[in-house]
Amino acid sequence: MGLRERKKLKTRVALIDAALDLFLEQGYESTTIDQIAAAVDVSPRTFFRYFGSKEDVALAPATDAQDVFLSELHDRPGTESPFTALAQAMRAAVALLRDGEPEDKQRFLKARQVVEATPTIFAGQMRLMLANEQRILEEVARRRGADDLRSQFVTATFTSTIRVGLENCTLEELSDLDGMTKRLEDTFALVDELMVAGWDR
Amino acid sequence: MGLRERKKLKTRVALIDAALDLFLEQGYESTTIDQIAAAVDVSPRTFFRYFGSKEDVALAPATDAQDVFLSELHDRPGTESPFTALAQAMRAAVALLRDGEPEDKQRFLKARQVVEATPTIFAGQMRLMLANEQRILEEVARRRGADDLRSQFVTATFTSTIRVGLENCTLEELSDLDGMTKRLEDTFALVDELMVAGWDR
DNA sequence: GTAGATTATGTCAGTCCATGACAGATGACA
DNA sequence: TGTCATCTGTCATGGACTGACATAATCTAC
Repeated sequence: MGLRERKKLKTRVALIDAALDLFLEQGYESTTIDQIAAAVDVSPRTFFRYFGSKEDVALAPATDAQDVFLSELHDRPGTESPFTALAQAMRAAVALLRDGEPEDKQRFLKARQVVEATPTIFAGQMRLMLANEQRILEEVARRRGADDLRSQFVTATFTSTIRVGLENCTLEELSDLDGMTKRLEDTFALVDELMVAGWDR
Repeated sequence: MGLRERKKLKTRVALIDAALDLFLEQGYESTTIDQIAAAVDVSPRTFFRYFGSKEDVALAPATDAQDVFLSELHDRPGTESPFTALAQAMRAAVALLRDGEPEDKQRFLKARQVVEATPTIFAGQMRLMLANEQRILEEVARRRGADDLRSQFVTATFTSTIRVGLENCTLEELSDLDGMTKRLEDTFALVDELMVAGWDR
């Protein structure tokens, strides 16, 4: 990896960190692009060369996490039922974050705080999840061998499950990964309890 | 109702209609507030006294529809199980639109076209649905006598069901209310098939 | 119906997000 | 080292949105 590429990655991370800190400190709305750029010593124009919008920088960690999830999903064995594969991929993605660089974990949790505290960003996260859902649907349809209403329902149920699990973390003010994992498991268990056997086949 | 109030209502509707027509004709992004305001012969500043943002005017019909739905939900008998009440309220809301003023129906369908054609607005609709979900959750919790994870899950499942149903309308290019109703019924039937008996109690 | 209180509207100035164009700086590579 | 590709800063611009204040319309009481 050349110097240029390393510098770019460094700038990107610096922008995210500076932005998240400012958002947490003084709120998302009252933080300007100029402030973020100044904190990293780049021009405001450069900010927009790294992120398409102010919202994007706040959602960058979530976006990266989704990519990890999708990658894990593709690695799941084909024998697993669709929802099992989704749940396992989720567990794997969380585990990767838990055992990874502390800074990455820190950044991810900070980003979650910002998302929770800012309705605009929260809506943006939904937009992300929906865009992702399209790609998840492909995988579910592949495993079920049918791109129909039922595949859509399985996919939507997974999205809902994650959403409900994360919302509960917010309610209980859980900001650590272990707490998040527990809530997710509770919700997965509820799905198991309320769905008929083989519902996702 | 006084003259002042009537005039305000008229301006509001005129702004929505003008905006939707412009959005459909030349796209949401390339339509400016100035154009919308000019079409109704008001100042751009006045536009923002009626709608908080450009997005809001596109989502106004959806917002109104949600209010109708919530009102119907509160009128459902307490004997119905939570999900049944939700589904029935949805049917009632659609019926009201079908049997109501043709202009209202027209406006609603136009707004749906705009929502479907514009990713930004689509995300905004998700934001709306989530805000609404909070109020739906209250009703579900009341009926179940418990504000717990399961109530959240029932609520989230309903939201997902509606979302999947509407997405299918888009895919099949159904833009009439009857087609929409059919898709929704299909999805409700699927829920009935995949959930264990009494799942929403 | 007229005076005075309320409320809606228009005008103006300003902030901020976002983008295109171009020039200068910096790393890549022969 | 020189040339090329790419990154960055500067400048100018457009469009969303907001606050402040003046004007005009409606409402209310007499």
